[in-house]
Amino acid sequence: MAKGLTSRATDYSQWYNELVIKADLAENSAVRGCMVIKPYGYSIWEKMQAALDAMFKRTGHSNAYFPLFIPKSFFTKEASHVEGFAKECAVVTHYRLKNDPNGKGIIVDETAKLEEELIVRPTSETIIWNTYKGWIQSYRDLPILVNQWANVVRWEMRTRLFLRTAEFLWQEGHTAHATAQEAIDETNTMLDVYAEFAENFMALPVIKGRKTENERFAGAVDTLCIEALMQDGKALQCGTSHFLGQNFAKAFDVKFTSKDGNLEHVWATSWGVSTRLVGALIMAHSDDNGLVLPPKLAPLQAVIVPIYKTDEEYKKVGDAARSVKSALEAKGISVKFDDRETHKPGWKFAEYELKGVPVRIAIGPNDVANGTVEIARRDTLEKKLYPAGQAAETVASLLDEIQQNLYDRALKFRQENTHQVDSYDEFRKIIDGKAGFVSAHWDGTAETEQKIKEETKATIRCIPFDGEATPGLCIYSGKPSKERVLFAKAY
RNA sequence: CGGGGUGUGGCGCAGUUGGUAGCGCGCUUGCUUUGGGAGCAAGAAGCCCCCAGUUCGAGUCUGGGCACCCCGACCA
Repeated sequence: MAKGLTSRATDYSQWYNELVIKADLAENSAVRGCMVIKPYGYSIWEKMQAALDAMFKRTGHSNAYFPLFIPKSFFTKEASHVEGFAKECAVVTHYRLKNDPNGKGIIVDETAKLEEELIVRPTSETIIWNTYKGWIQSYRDLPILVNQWANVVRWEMRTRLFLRTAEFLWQEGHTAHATAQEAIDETNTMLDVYAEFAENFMALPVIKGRKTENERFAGAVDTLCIEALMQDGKALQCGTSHFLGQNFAKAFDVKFTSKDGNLEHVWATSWGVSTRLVGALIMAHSDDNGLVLPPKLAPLQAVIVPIYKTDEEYKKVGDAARSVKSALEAKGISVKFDDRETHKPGWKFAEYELKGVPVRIAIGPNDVANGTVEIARRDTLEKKLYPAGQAAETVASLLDEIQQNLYDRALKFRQENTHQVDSYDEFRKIIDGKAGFVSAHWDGTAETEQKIKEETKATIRCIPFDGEATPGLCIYSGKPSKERVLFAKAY
């Protein structure tokens, strides 16, 4: 176990909190609820951004940028949207400071009060639809397929690094379409993009599904999501894609003239993922030794640690290390030769394990003599000797293997922790125990969902797309149900 | 916003009946080390969260603030 890291079994939540700090991903800032994302953590986010951004572009989207501030009045235009966000908005009321006449530092200049307060965006639907009104007149102006990489602020009661911070980074796609079907297709396409990203890059199996009315995004007609299971048996929503219908077009009066000359409201979608994904990545794969990162998102895929006593040994070991390094780089592997003399090999081993570097290569005098290198993989902690000449191919295939293994491991875990139940007793037994996903029949009412939440803390994560559509009886009310839904305790 | 907890070198903590602050890690320097978080030696580093009060004297007692953390409610 890594030095001073609480084990997952002892206290999962504490393990997570400590790991984020110890692995140097982020730290709490001087501002309540807001984190500083440190370089190592930010480079994971950059990897995520790069992969997602390429996928957005491939599906026809372009990036743009809208203001951080939104006039307060914009929020009143879509009723359920206001209701959803009103309680967690930061509000700007003044635009100037002045010296305190009593000499006690600096105070807000009351004469510089804004005519209309500005809301720090909790999400950008309103400012964007206000803008789109000017962009759209004809069906020829559609579709608009825009994404924005931005920060948003939601004044959360309680925060946790990456999982829930008052300010967070995300991307939000906002599209406008001529027909409902086209918008619905877009909603589905982007959900698929998210699922593909989670599975291929994060090595995180996800369940695609639809939110119930209770859990739906404020202002959406339909909310689709991907849900993943963390190692403690709790679910984490990893991305959402909303079909907004004509709600925002109506609220902001965005109409277009169709091919046949009719004036119609535009159809909309919005979709987003946030820095919360970094939290998901940590919780899904990491262990009591520290982070375990999937090779496709690891800032550093391999590290070479030299071992030597004398200068003469260092020269030979260093030459061998540099030649392995260039062989790896030739294969497009990101690799660092850590020749710092300020830390010993054992220290480096532990450090890179804590930071989740997928592959570690150790080269010492024995290796130089035998023409070998020692290659260790982070996911299984297995170490083996390989001929130095094969280092590059070995690492390349090992990275693929690790990526796959992490996915397989997470999938196996999810399968073992997904239970189908037909009674409320069984349901409670699982939810109160190791938790996980529970597939059960539900009568489709918000009241039942609410009651179950109050009694067990479990919520309906989604109505899965690939669930069995066989009818049954609601585990709570005994009323008829047309399909099973997925329950879990959630983050 | 309710309940609980904590504020002491950079970090983690100890500090007894009130007497002027200590331990571990880290840091600096030197020597020995280097295949799983090295050893020894010598150093540097403190507004004991803030403000009042009690007292000859407060890290310690009293009152009032503030901040952060954890558990709920709220939420991506």
